[in-house]
Amino acid sequence: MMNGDDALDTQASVRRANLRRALQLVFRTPGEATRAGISRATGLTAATASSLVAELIEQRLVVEGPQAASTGGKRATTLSVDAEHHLILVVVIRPTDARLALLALDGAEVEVRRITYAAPERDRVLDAAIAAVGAEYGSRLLVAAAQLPGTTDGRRVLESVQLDWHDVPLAERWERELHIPVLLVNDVDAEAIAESAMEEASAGYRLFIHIGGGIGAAVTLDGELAPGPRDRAGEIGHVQVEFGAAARSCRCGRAGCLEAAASMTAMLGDGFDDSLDDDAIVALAATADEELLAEGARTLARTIKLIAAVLDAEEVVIGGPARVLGDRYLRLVQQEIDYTATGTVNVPVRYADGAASITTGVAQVALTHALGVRWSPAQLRAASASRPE
Amino acid sequence: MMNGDDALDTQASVRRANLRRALQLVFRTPGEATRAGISRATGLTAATASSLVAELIEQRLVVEGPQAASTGGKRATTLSVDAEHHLILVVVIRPTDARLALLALDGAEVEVRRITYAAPERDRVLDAAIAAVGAEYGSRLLVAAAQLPGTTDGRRVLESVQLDWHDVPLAERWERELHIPVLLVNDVDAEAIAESAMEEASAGYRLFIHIGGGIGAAVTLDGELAPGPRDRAGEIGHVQVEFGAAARSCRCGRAGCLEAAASMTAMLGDGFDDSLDDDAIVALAATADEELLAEGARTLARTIKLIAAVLDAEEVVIGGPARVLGDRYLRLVQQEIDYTATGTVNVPVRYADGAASITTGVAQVALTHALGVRWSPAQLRAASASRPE
DNA sequence: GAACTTCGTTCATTGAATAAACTATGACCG
DNA sequence: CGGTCATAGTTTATTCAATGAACGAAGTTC
Repeated sequence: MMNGDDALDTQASVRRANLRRALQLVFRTPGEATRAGISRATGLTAATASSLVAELIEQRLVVEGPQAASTGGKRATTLSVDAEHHLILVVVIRPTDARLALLALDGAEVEVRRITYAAPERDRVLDAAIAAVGAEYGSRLLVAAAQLPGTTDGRRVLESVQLDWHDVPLAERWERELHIPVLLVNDVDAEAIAESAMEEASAGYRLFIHIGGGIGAAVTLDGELAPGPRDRAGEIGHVQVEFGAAARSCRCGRAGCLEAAASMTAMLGDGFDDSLDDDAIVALAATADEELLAEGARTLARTIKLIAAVLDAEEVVIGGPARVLGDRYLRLVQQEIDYTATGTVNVPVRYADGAASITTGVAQVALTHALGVRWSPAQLRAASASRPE
Repeated sequence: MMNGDDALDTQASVRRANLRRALQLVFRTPGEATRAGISRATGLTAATASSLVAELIEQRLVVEGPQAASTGGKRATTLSVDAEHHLILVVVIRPTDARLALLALDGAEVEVRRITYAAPERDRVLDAAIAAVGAEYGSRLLVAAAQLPGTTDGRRVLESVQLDWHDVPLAERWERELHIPVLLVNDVDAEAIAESAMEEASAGYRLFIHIGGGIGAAVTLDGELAPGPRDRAGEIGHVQVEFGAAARSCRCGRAGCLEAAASMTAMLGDGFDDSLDDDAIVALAATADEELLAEGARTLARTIKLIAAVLDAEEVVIGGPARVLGDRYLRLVQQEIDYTATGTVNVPVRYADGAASITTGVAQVALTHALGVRWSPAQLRAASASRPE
């Protein structure tokens, strides 16, 4: 397709880059983009814009829509994302079940399959499900991405305690089956991208912190994961933040870990579980020990401050189950950050958007990989609103 | 010249990118690069490589050297950096003095001027020195970069306590005088780049920590400062790391700051001063309170761990005056990092290279800006060895 | 209805890389 | 020593993508 190296050494790469720019405009303003608009926005001539659009239509990435209202001359032909042909396969892998979703290019879920398994047969069942999707949708598949708890370099699962996978070349295996690019994404990274997809891309760093039974972090820049090797990035759950007598023991075997001090379990007690729904968490939080909550908030805030200062982060987003803890908790975190902030480093904290779904994040990563393009927040909201369920 | 927008919309941008790639190869392997070698390394045809080299020679960026030994056929003409024409102006600004250095493209210092001033007349004296350099070297100047303590967006000095500058548009002012691009660089960033220039570029994040009377951090990726807006990045000196009764008061007026706990002044007492030379620091450290040193090392290590974990940093480099504290201190830091490291996040710490000079770092930033090119560590070592002094 | 705007296409031209033929120079080898 | 081969580098025609200018189509304004 259009993916791959932005080596920009030859005319072909210029063409690729301009195709991407044109396609990005259609993705950003679906139904409003026009050939003339692309020409204006990119600085390319009208002739070139037309040529690019023609190629995108032929590749079944873009379709023409109705004529736009006149702005004083001939009416423009609107352009939208072609939602009828290509499909993105999103796989969300969890210890005992998985979710396979097929998304159209407009972000709408075309089909969802759920599978369950016991750990020993997980690989077999998963592979079979992948093969089934491949057999049914074949050439319509554009790209696939799998989200999983654990560390990954995008091609292999390096280490996943929850799945008991160690150095598994999953991408390669599924690529042989599906004949499309497959990439692997860490769960918190996907969550961060989903959140970021719900906002206009900003030029600064955004620090995303997932707080549930565990704690993980991800850094985004301009709507994408911060560049560089991300194999083990964001693994801050078991960094020591409490010392000496104050260090609480952690499920990992050590003591003083951030998770032991600031996770949902630390703040709400063993009654917390990652499988609880939002209402149950709210109910549990209502009965929580104020002091434990405050302590968790403080410890988290102190951690955040350091990282935000080094990166000059413009925003911190708290996601995961902690997202429903409400103003009380958020204020505690923000206060502790502000309290000692130097004035120059004074980063705002907020909760993640409830509308952001993991599936969206994974799909966005896949889309970026395959086409180098981002959905517009508006498009995603529309797509999730029209979700068949 | 060749700098500026990588707008990548037209053939011209392809040409620019390829010129940069060719030039980079000459910078990396001066005296060994050849047209045929460039062709092989870039994948471009020999004809294109020849054309690129011809243009670089005409621009006085590259010169031909002697014939290389035959590798079984016609002997190749070697290519080197043209050190005779273009000059890079590096300005290191400090509260009561400044250093203006003119560097050739091979990294050698062609001329150095020192000026001193009292604070009230600083602007006037500096501007006059800049004007004098401009008048003398005129069109040979390629680019200028100024290094200073304080925050900057590259164009303006946002805030510098040491210089008592607040939102000063220095780059614009000097550009009007010199008619070349001028950029401003934070002092710790320059130090980090200098260090990074002494190593082969690596794909991972490198965390650089300057420890002197103050503490600052910088993150490099692939030999350059991490992308994104860096206006206030790395300002970690006054993040609170000690709390309650343990929090020591800081010169900034608050208490518990990292500087108050882990700076050279915190560890060695008021006898420390940033103007001390290496020998004096070593002597001072020999009489230091072991416990204060250990405490500083511990606090620093705990700070480092968090940041390294979020970034998945591959290396931490300690620079500034602390660089001469010796094995004792370094081991304390490394031990505290290893002690609670999760095994996955276990980042090595080392001291900065003594050969790296601030001037080199500033010049490297300027060179990257102007030509998109990095010096090779070997080239820099050769240049600094041949320094007239 | 005439003048003007805006959209989009067609076509000759430009700039950069390519492919292939060619020259130059040196190594290797019988 | 002369022939063959390998490597370096140049020349020339070709290809590909974007440009610029002309132009047709469709709509608005007066």
